[in-house]
Amino acid sequence: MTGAYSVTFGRILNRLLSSAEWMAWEASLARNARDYAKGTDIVREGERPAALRVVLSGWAQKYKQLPDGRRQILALVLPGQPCDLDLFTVGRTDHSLSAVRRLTVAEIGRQEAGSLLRQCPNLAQLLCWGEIVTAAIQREWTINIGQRNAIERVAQLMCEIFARQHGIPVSGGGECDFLLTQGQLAEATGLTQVHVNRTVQQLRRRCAVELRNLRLFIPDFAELAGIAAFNANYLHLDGTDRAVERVTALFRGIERD
Amino acid sequence: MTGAYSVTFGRILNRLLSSAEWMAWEASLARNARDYAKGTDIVREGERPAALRVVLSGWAQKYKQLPDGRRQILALVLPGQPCDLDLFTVGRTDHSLSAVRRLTVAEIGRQEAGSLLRQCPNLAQLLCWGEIVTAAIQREWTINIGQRNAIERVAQLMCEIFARQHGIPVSGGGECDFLLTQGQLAEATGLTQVHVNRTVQQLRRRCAVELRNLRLFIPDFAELAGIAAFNANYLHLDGTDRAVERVTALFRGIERD
DNA sequence: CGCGACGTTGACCTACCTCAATTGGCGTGG
DNA sequence: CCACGCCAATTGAGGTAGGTCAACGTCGCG
Repeated sequence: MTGAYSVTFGRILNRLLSSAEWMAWEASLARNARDYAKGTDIVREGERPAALRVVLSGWAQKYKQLPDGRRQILALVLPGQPCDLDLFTVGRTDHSLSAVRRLTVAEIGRQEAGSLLRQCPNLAQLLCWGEIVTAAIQREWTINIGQRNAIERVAQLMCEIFARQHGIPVSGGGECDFLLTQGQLAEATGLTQVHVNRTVQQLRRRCAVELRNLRLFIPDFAELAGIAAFNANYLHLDGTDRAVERVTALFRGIERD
Repeated sequence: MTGAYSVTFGRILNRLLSSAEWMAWEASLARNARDYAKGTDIVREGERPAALRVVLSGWAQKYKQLPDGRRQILALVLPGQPCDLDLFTVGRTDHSLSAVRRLTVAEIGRQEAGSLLRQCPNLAQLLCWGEIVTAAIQREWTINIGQRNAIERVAQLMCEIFARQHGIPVSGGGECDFLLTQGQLAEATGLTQVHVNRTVQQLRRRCAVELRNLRLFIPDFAELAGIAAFNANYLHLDGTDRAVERVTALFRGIERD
């Protein structure tokens, strides 16, 4: 369950941690795995952070709610990704976290997280790197919701999810997991469930995507990317190699390049 | 010019850096000050980060643009705040940065930034803390644009700007700087300039705000906060005291509390 | 077989957009 | 001191993308 990260962050860790570090990390995740049913809250806004959480399988969603119930999905956490660094930063969490569908998460308590960080000297840097990329994604979601129309928004989100799972731009077509219902897709894009439905049909009619069995099929990625005006820069899919040394420079004051 | 931070981040640094550290920081800022005219680009999407930038006076705006020109303001950088940590994280910047109005920024090159970080052992942690709060603000902007209607959006943004300048919730009324034109306000909220105009008028008629001479007057903050359903949690205005030790725990693996 | 979760459809509505002037304040040059 | 030009705010009229409400269809599962 914890071994099969097909997703970027897990791969980065695998590549950039030493073998001993990787094993300690994996062991810690496995030891602390916990399941959540679809829609269950894992963290609620205002709570004190209690664990370092990493998604093992399934998707988690960060969301916020207005007092009257309007809800916005803010981010998706895919397998292999840490949910946040709240344990090491804030006094109280400013958003909620729940399960998109059946979900397995590792919940590493403060003690164990501390010893894990001591065992893996590069881990903290990689976690920071992950937060930086997450922030970049949040910016893209902001312009997505603020400026794009319905079809562009949905197309953009699909491109992102595809790219995050594959880790690199793909030529031609491909497929990937897609665990959101149309209702959740609506909450993520600031649209209505009804309108998302019509928009997805439109994308289907244009043969840009096909959605079936929790899988997203993209016959021609360039076509979909064109609809969305998708630009993968913000995912920083390259540059991960130098992530550790860059963040290290921040904390050690080393000059480079 | 660099001495008068009325804004949170500058105050935090002042409080949490030692006196010698603070002086080194201030000196570095003063030495690298640079002016920009209204609307000028400081950084363009896709460039390689070349400096650690800190706003000294005026406001900077992060923005992104779609190929056809639609533009979204993603964030505002107020005096005393660092613009980003791109110098220590990414290979290429994923958004642009420009001057809201006449602006003074310190631009600290890699060499000097490195030596500054070595002189101020807590600086890196504080910069990280700033990034975390910035990310939280980005999340709030996402739900603001995704779920709130026009009057709520504008009210929310005004509440945020007020709170960020005052650092603490205020009872009763107050005033603060407000350097955005209605057009920029529109780009920040995902609305139209015309509609922002009508919305601001509505707020004025309800005696919730008054905008004059680049100042925002709020007769009763609770009133405005009520319109926006504003909740200042996401600004993490408390918890700054423990910011350094928290982030330190991440990088040293120390367990606490 | 019946229930619950999702997806789909239709009819109608409205918040916000678009386009196109017009107004007002202010700095600058004559 | 006035005239001009620029920039931001304002106004009006008309249009539309997307929302709302209320069914209905479909599929999987207990």
